[in-house]
Amino acid sequence: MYVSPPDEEIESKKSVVDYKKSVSRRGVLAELYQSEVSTLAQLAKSLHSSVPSITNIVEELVNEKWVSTFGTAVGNHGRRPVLFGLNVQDKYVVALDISTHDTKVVIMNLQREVIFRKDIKLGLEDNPRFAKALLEFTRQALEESQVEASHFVAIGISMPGLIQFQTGTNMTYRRINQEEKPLSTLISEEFNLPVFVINDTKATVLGEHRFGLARGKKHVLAINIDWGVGLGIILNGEIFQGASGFAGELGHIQMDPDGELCHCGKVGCLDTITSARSLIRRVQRGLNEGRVSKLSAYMDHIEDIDIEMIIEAALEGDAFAIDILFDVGTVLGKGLSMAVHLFNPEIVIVDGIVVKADQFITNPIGQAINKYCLSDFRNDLSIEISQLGERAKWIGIHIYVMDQLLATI
Amino acid sequence: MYVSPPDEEIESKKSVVDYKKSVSRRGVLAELYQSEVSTLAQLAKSLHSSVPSITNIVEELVNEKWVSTFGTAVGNHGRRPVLFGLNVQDKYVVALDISTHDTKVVIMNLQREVIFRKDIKLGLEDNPRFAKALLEFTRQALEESQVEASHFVAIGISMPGLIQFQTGTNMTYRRINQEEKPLSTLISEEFNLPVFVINDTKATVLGEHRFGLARGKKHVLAINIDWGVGLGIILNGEIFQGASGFAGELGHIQMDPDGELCHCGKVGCLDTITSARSLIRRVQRGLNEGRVSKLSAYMDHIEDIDIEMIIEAALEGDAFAIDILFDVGTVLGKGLSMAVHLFNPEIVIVDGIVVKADQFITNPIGQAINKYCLSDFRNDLSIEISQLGERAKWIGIHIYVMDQLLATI
DNA sequence: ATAATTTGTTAATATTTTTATAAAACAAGT
DNA sequence: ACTTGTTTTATAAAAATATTAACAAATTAT
Repeated sequence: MYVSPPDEEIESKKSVVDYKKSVSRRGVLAELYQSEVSTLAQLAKSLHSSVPSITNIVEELVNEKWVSTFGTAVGNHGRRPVLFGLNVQDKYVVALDISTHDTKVVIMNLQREVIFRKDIKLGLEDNPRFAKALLEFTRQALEESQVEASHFVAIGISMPGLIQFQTGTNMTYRRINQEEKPLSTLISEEFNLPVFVINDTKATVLGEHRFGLARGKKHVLAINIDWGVGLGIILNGEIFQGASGFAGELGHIQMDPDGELCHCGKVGCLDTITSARSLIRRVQRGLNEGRVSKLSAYMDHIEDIDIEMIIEAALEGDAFAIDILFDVGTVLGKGLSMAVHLFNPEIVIVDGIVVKADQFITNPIGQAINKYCLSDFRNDLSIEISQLGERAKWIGIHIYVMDQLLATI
Repeated sequence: MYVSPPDEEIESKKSVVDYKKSVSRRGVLAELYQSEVSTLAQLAKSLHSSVPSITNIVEELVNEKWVSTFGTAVGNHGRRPVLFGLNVQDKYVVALDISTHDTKVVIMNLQREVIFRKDIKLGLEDNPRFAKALLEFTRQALEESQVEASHFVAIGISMPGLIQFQTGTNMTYRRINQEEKPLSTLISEEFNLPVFVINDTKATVLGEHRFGLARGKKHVLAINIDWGVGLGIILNGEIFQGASGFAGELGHIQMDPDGELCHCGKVGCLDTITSARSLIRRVQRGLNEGRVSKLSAYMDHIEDIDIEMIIEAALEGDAFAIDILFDVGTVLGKGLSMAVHLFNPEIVIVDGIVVKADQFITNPIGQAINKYCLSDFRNDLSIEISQLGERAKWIGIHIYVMDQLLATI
């Protein structure tokens, strides 16, 4: 099993020179990961060092096969600088994108390009069988990918739930852990690779911030509307986890004191109104009550109605579906405006299945924000729909994995 | 008028050596401000430098009169180290603590000890006269203090409202600015001192974090219950401002869709239920409706009832007052649990006038948090009543001023 | 009193930055 | 088309700075 080094002890024993060098090395690697390629001069500037020092460090990293040259830049004016970037040869990250209705195994190279993908019919369930099944499916997928086992550098897992970021254990789905071993340990031991677990919405906001619409912004919220509602938070340019890793739990704040009982045991949670599951339930109820709608066509197999059908109906102009989406958007917008008042972000990104509904969901959200937010908060705020889509999450997993990995070098 | 240097330009022109030196100097000063006194060895360790380097820097700062020696430490084992600290001689910070019902001029030395204090009957009002009056009162107070004008190093102002932290302008009280000059510029020009403005609740949480109950904690919320409700936020050990400085605006999230109209124009804001003003209004209404209470004694001059009387009645066991406080605490706790879900803090500190009500306000808050928060959030969370009291805010102003000031050295 | 421990300072060593210079690329004018 | 001047990068040598190691001074424990 892979054991991460007890860096605290090591750090404190290091000499001052070693410490500074280690900081510089990490800085170079982080910069190269973010900017794809860079010149010695650029690196020197952003790391506040001289060019000869950076030349030294980069040379060392080239010798250690972490960095390699990527030709020369063109166009400028003077002599063309040599470009350096992370050595992407034979290094792959495995992302396990777990949701409550399916799981995707995605293999990416160091440039975050997807080189293999397999969707498996395995939804997250709170029982020990899940971990076994996941392990088996993952093994199969990796074999199928034909990538040599030694070329994998780490496994990143994203899933819904409250994930304690220090240990990587999911507190919402406690029973997926086997024999007192958290899921991450189990997988780490099986594949002999470092494993990092991150909440799905946090992964999404990471992707959007570093390589999506929120690039360069300091304070970002990403709301993920899927089988549940989650909020990913970037503050001061970094992912915000909170004390235990639970920050951004928007789904279980009370929106309706007289609302439904939530699976969490509380009443009227945002989740009970806006999650895909309750959306479907509301449509079913409406149809049973005789609402006129295109969706009435599914009356004889009403339990098969899914979120895509509802969105499709709305896009085709179905009033009932549009109403339902409007209601959901309004409540979401109200919840979001609480977060806007507390975080004062520059940009809010809407993500998840419902983005397919486009304006039918963004309009009511925008309207609700106008209604419930003070104008000072709205003035500097833009609300955008994700352009990266599901890739945002995978890229986010990749970023999280690499951030952790490069921090140990 | 004092003009702050355009540091961005300077920084970029600086050589690498100068930049690094400047970082070290600021590090030493910040460390000395926080820890009162420190040894060369301690400074070297926390700044990741060698002792001779730190000796150099400290020597320089001593020559420039920023730092001075504070005798030697005692007790340890070997040779006694020389203690260094900020040179506190003849350096005073003026804090203007502005609230909606009065204003306090507080003069502190660099060790944050109050050496002069004057309360003036000037409540924050949204009109240009306020700035004039504040200026006049401040001038009087500073004269009265007998401190030599040249010994003031900066003025810090705390007040309620949405304060744009980049410019120091208060967006909630826009009319206090004179002739297109923000209040801070006005005061800066009058006294020829740098002026820094911070929201009152943010000042409070700064004080609590660096020198109060939240010392050493990473993620802290401080809720200030006064003439309005505000939330001060420390994240990753630093004050969190948000994109424009408005973060933590808890008072204007909607708690009751059928509630009262708020002065902000929206309906059912937390403020309309929990602020001292509405608390008093509810007591008056109750008395008029004939509720039995010790407060009935004030029936003939009902408009003079203030928050202290209500709290006193509760402490004496008056059921009506206790009920009112319980209701308020419950709503506050509910609002607070939203913030807890979003920020996942380690500690929540309760501050403001109502802390005098002690358990009559903390009990319902705690109960509401139990009711509305998921257990995972509550487990690592402690809720405490401020011990610094009003001093937290002044200390917070001092910290804010010194942080800004030392950053320019 | 002696050993052990920690600090402060000096000198030697190591590292980094700066300066200087050569090399490479481009633009423009003859 | 070719030379000249400008701009930028890369590297080597010189200068500056920081770290380490060594040792003396100061203090406490035994």
